[in-house]
Amino acid sequence: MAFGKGHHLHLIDGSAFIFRAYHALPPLTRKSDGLPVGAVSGFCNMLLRYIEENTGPDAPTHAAVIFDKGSHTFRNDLYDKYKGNRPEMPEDLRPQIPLTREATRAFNVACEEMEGFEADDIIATLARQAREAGGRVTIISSDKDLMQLVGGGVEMLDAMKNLRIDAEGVEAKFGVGPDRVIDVQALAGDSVDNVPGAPGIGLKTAALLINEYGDLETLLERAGEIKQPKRRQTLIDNADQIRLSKRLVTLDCDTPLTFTLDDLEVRDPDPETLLKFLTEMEFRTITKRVSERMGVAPPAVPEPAAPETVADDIPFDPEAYEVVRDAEALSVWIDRIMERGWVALDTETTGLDDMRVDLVGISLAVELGRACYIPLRHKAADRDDLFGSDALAEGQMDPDTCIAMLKPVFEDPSILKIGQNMKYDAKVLARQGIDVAPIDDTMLISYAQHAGLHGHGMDTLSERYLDHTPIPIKPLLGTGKSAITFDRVPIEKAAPYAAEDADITLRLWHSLKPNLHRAKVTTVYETMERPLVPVLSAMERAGIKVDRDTLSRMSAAFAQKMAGLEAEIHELAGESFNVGSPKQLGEILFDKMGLEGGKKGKTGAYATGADVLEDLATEHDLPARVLDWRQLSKLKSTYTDALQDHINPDTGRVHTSYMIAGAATGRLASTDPNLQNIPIRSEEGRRIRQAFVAEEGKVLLALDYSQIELRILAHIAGIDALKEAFRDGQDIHAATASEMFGVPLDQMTPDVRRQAKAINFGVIYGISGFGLARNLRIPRAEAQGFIDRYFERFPGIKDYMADTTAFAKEHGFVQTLFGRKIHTPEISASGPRAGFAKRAAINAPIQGTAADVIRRAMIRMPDAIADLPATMLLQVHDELLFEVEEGAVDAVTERVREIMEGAAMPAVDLTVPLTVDAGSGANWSEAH
DNA sequence: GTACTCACG
DNA sequence: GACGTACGTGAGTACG
Repeated sequence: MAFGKGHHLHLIDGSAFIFRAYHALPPLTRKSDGLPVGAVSGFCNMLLRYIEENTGPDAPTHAAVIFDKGSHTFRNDLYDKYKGNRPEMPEDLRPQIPLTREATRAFNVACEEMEGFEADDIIATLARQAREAGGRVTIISSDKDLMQLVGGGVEMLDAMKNLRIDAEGVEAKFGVGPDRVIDVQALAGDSVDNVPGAPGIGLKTAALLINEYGDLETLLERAGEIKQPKRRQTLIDNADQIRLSKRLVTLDCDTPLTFTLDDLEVRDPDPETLLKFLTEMEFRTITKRVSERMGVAPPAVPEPAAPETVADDIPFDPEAYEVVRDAEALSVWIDRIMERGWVALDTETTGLDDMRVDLVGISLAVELGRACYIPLRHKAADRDDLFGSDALAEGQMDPDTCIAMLKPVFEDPSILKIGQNMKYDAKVLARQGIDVAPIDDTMLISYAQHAGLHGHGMDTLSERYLDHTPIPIKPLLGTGKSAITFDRVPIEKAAPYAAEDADITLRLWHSLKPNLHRAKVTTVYETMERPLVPVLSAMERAGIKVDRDTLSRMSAAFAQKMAGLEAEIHELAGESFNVGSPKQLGEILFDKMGLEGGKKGKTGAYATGADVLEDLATEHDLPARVLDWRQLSKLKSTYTDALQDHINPDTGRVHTSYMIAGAATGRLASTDPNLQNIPIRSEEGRRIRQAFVAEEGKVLLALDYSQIELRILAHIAGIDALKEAFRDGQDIHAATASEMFGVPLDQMTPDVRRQAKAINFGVIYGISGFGLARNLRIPRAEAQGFIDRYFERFPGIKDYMADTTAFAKEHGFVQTLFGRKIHTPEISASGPRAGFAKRAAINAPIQGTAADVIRRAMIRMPDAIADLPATMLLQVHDELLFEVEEGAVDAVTERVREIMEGAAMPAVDLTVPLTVDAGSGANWSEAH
């Protein structure tokens, strides 16, 4: 039967439901995967309550939930600022929007939306159609914009206040009847939707005027008759704007609909469909309510064994930790993991070098406060032998059995493995043949939210977010020479420590993971932190071949040269002293020899840095010799000697470790050894790179971004001159010099170019006259002159600096183009610290965006080169180093370049091209 | 453990 | 008007 007399249509404003649900509820997440579902849950509750309350004689015959779709409507064409000041949708709400549509359908309620139309217009059209057909309409919403529709059988219902609004109710709110509501709205405007209206006229005055003159057109025609001069003038001056406002607030009753009223007939929900949806959402309470109502047995929603309380309600209790000593006990834990879908894990090892250590034990946690430790290779306590026995302690699980049992769990794609600094555990487990995935990492979850605020180690996070000091490891291992490895710690002492680490990790995950959405860094974490773990793990495990002979020959040569220099220096000084002691050197230079320019630092010692010695070197031989000696000393101790100690005896290669959460800007940091600071600037040091070699039949291939930070600056600050120079492939420093000093490119001198280069770099660092002057060794006033001229020629730079520091002051952080946040807590400090913080804030978005770009490239790289005989070995901030089979260099270069140059896309479309230079050779020196 | 120096981007 | 300043890192050495 077609919709008509006696029928009753309910129209529910879906968006209003969603926002109410979102703001009314605390941020709930789905237990199994952390998906935010608070708004969906509230939405379902509201829908359920609506259905429960609308039974009986007055029940609707037809009903629909109407949603907005698309952000651009005809109103934006009329007025581009319409709804222009509306804040962005919260990041944790966005993924819930499609789920509310699903929920509506699951309840078997018609769910309608149309691209490019606001829900209000669809509601208006349906209300008109229903009224014309002779039926009744109830609009479930409290949105005042819909009040113009009331009357003639149309009412509104504020579901929250359970308040029916008829024509009288509208008059109470607007001071006029429903037919004049749009006139009043046109005059009063609306700050929420950014409808301008008449300045200075609010709801009260608008109603007064409309009541006096009858309607808006009459009022505007007779505006000259208004007594109050200011009001009169406003109406005359803003007549066009008021008419525009009226068109904006008038709902469109003629939206072309793709469905009819008859499609909206009320249907009973299908218990199976509805309960399936609710179960999937893991809404226990609603599921129960619905099953009771429908007289169906409630389906089993995976019930977490842990009570649904927050982490800090559960005390830390070592008694609740279990030692797993056999397969039977472990299988109980595995069942728990499979049931729950996640596990926090931690590995205990004999040391800190994940490429060399032995696995001693594994701890697991599935519920807050409960954890276990599985000892595998603890050594027996020893009775006779002072040096300890090599026999294994009693009561441990057979390592092979344990690994065999855990492997399917740790590799199960449906089970989430949670760790603190998972790269370490993943590497240790990889050496046991386990490829851990998928993972979450509490260190990285913290880093994505709080870079720049504090460290992200377990102790820091536990103190900060759990208010708990973890059991320290020092008392177990001892210190100094008498320190023991973890396998020598008795199991009874090791277990509480180890199990607690897994427990803490799980608690941290509970506390921190849901906040990713709130901090709007979910995408940062998901696309630039978490996926980097397996990539870096593979690079670190690959390592790079370092030729020991080359290094030791260089060490010997350096030692010989240093001995010669040392003798010369002592001769010049007239006495023997420790050249490596800045304190002794300072006393020799400034006290004994009486040289000028001795400046004492805060500790009262003379400064003897390279800059000081360079100044002195123009007049004296001794400081010049010391500079030479220092360079050799540095190269020998830090590189040619130390690097040899890092060659892994098993692989013959050097395996650095990358800290993902070390640098606040998003850069990686390389440690043990640091392979990001291998010399290149000096000829002497550069030769150290000859020791980094490719395997037989392979070559090293280096690709680096050209001027990436300057390009990003040109994009962010919108410097057209720089952008053009980059697009034309010009020498950017020469182009800058030309622009600044008016020197044509063909007459450019190296010195002018050098100065421009220094300024370009200075700008990236938050330039100061003092810093530039020192760098260029020119008077400070001259340096300041350069900077002034630079700002004059590229005014966008100054704006960028001012905007960035203002943003940092307001928000306490700055952001990269990809959304990475870098906190700047010192930005409002006073004194010199404020200067530091300001320059760091200026630099961070640039350095951080560049770091994001190469991270994105690295994450895509394994898939991109999977079919090529190439391995990614190292990252040095703007460079990637590969080991490639000789014949494949060109193919790999082409593929890698494509990935690197396109790494910003599709998230960010830079207005400056990124270009990559490539080189290859038998060693790292040749590859450059 | 801290300060200084110096290697890199 | 004085003060102190380039941004981001890690490692080795001296010294208290």
